Amino acid sequence: MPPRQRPRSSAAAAARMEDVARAAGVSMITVSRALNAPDKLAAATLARVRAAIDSLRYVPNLTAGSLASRRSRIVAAIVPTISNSIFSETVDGLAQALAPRGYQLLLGQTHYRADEEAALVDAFLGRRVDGIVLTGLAHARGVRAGLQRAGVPVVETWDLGPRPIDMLVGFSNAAAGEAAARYLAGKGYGPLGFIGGDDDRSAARLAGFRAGAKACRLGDIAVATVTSPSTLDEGAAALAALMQRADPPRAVFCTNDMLAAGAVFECRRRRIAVPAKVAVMGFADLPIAAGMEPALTTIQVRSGEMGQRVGAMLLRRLDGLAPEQRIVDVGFAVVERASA
Amino acid sequence: MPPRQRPRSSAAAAARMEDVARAAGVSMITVSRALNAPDKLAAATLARVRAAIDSLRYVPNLTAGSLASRRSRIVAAIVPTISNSIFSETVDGLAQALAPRGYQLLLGQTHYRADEEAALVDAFLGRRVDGIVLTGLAHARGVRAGLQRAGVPVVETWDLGPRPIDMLVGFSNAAAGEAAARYLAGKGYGPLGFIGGDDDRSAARLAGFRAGAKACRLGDIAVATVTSPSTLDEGAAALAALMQRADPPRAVFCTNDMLAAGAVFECRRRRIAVPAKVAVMGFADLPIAAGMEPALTTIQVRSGEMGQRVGAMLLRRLDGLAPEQRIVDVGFAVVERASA
DNA sequence: ATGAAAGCGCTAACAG
DNA sequence: CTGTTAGCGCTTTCAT
Repeated sequence: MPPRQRPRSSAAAAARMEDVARAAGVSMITVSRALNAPDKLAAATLARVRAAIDSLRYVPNLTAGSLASRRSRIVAAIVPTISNSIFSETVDGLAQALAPRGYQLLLGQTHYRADEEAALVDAFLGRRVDGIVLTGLAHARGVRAGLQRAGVPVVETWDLGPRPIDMLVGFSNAAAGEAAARYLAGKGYGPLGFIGGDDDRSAARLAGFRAGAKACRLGDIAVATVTSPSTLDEGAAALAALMQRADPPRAVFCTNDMLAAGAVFECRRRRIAVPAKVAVMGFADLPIAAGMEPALTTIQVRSGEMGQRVGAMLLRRLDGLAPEQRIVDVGFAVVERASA
Repeated sequence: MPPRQRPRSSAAAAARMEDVARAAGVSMITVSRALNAPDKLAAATLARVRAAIDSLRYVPNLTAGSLASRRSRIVAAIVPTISNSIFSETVDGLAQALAPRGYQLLLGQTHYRADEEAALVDAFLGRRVDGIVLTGLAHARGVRAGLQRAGVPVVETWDLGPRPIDMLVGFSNAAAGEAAARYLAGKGYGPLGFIGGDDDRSAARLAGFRAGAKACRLGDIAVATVTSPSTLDEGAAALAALMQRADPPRAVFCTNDMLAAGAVFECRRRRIAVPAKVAVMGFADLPIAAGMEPALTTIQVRSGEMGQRVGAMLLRRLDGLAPEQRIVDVGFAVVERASA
């Protein structure tokens, strides 16, 4: 069994740490320290090593480093889809928090499917990522146990619940739905309609919305379910469907501003005045909510900030510190504008 | 120097491949094959190994695998920001193309800064990613050489040029700008205005727009530059600035539909009829373009498809096949709607 | 402040 | 179809 030999004299194999060490007249560990803990070296040594690194164009192999140190400096984020800007802003916030500390982001999309989430979690655990960020609290069976067994720091986001896998940064979707119902009822609107997806967070908002309506003595909710919960088209189609009914709603709560904007645009096409004839309320407070005409009454959740707090929480943990709190409720706020 | 010993009898260290091999009564390489090339094993052996894997809850360490095999199964994507949905759709498309083959996506954001791009490229080269996707053709010095020296497959996107680092999937921003000018001139509009960022792709669109205007014998372009090229607010502010001028433009081309939508909304606030008084043209054909009122005339670029083609191209290369073509022009199209 | 040796956990290469 | 051996390139641990 001849040893696997690197192609001697062939196309100039990339320099390894050993090559740098030899060139600088030091041991490998000194090169390692020059890279990872430069202040532990004498200035002169450091300079010599750096010169060798430059002249050999040495690019340290972080994979080897990760294997030896058992730290990957990679955090995985799993979201339903980044095409929905509420999640892309969370990812952006997370990236912003992690980047200064040299952590990179591995991205996974579930497309709202629990089995895809489970597969991604397995893959990421295999890569020994230093932390995992999950969207929502509903996971396939085994995910929770696998994550806890691995002992990897986990942050769940975008919802609130009593028993997080590890850490949690979110807000109550049920309470947000209820607040929407109470707001619309308070404005004297009724009957009420709902346009949303069928993922667990939308379901929580709907449940809260129903509870709120009931508490305000408003009857049944007219529900229209959409497949992709963040598209103008589906919002428009759903509004059309609701208007078809014998008892069309006087006000509609949409679980995403995009759906709401689509509903408003559809109203305009049908010459239905908003909010005079039909009031429309959104969710998320995306830029379009404030920008469009009429401006959208909506529920504000600070997605970007949520990502940043997730990042900060993770960093604390990765520094070996205990979390200040395992559960953070970032809350939400009803933003009153023109559409409802 | 006593060998580094793993904590015997302590908290049940995670199973390694060796443990699985012993439990199944096979060698490590057989376990490896059960994972990576199951059809090279006898059915009975495979079953035995799988049973051992399950009972030990073995999670293969992909970092070790990457180091040994020199393939990470990770592709890095570097975009200006994923908060701009034109890029998040490209990333989404790329992820969709790569996921079925088990490749994961490492995400980097440059915030439109060449030095951040260079830092990300270095970091990703250090991780020995299997491929790198870049946005645009303007890179910091050294990036091109470093990438070529590393020999990693690279795909540049979102623009067209004669000398890509390696592969390229994009379209001509200059031609798109020129097409916009010709379209507006053809409609009889003039003088012309421009709202856009100051990154190189926006600059290319502006250069093309100017050339087109000149060819149509339209005079100078009124230019308003924005910092974040995909926000309603900045579009609104830029439109306001253009209207302040002694010679306000009769038609405005915006390098992003979000800017254009913001401009249109601002017009509505100012009771400026669109397109009767001012015509507005966008870029990208985001969902909002077709959905809003008036619907936005714009230049369509299929961002998601671009990502998918990038992914396909990369996969071919990673399979060791020669690319069908190194440069792919996905083109663009003027979409006429109501706003211009 | 610097170094020597021993792995980290896996796969490549070839043999049988 | 399965096994043996030798690394992949770095960091850890203790020593000086």
